[in-house]
Amino acid sequence: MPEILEAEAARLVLEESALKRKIVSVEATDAWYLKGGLTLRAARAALPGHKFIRARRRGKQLFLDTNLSGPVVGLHLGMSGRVVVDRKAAGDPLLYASNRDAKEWYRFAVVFADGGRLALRDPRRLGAVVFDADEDRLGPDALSLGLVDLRAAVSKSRAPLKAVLMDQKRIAGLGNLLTDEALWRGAFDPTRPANSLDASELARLHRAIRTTLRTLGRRGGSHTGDLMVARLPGGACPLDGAPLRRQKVGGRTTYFCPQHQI
DNA sequence: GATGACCTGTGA
DNA sequence: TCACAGGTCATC
Repeated sequence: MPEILEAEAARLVLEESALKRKIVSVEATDAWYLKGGLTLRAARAALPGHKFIRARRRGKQLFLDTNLSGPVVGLHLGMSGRVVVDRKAAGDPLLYASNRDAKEWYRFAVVFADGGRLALRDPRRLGAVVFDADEDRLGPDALSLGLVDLRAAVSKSRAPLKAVLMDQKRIAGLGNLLTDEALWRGAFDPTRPANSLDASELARLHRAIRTTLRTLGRRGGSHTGDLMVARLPGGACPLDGAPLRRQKVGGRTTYFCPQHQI
């Protein structure tokens, strides 16, 4: 997604405008979008008559709790999804996703008794709606990540540091852009074995992650990092001007500075 | 763990 | 036409 910052923006919109409204119907023209065995029939049997009472998030995964022991509705935005409540879309426009507004991109919607609706718009269809998902498949949330959590996440693997940070069952929420930015700010080579960090490096990485999330959160999203402007073939490090390296790490395109990220 | 698959849109 | 995209999953 939309990484953790966009998911949090979506959660806020849900919290502010999707709670305590009676649900009257469910629209899911795209059966593909329902995952974990969920069917349109089941969703229509389970949701109408209920209200959402809480909007939660763990990493990039959103959860809506319902009253009267209804299901927990899980929403995932995939690579291009956005939450739209009534006419208001959550968060900033996505960089690599179109911000056009085609009818057929609306994959799922919950209609409220007042006539409003909560919808998911997702051109690429990589998002998902799931009921009662196993939330513990995700690691600790990156926005409240403690140093102890970070140590536990990285200390047991010699996989590339970046791959470990992006592994959602170890730490939930860090995606490609945020991870590159945090490693750049903390001056870490993304390909370093995760378990090679000593105590002071772990503390430095922890600070870098926190600073990255706080700063980019204030600026308005995962795409507002300092490294972002140089994220193109031939880009130069905004810190020291060295040519950035572009390389696949953990299966994702990675930009880093071979000069200061060691 | 690395790889390719999933799906669609965009821009070169 | 091709490569690429802020994510995740199955599979080797």
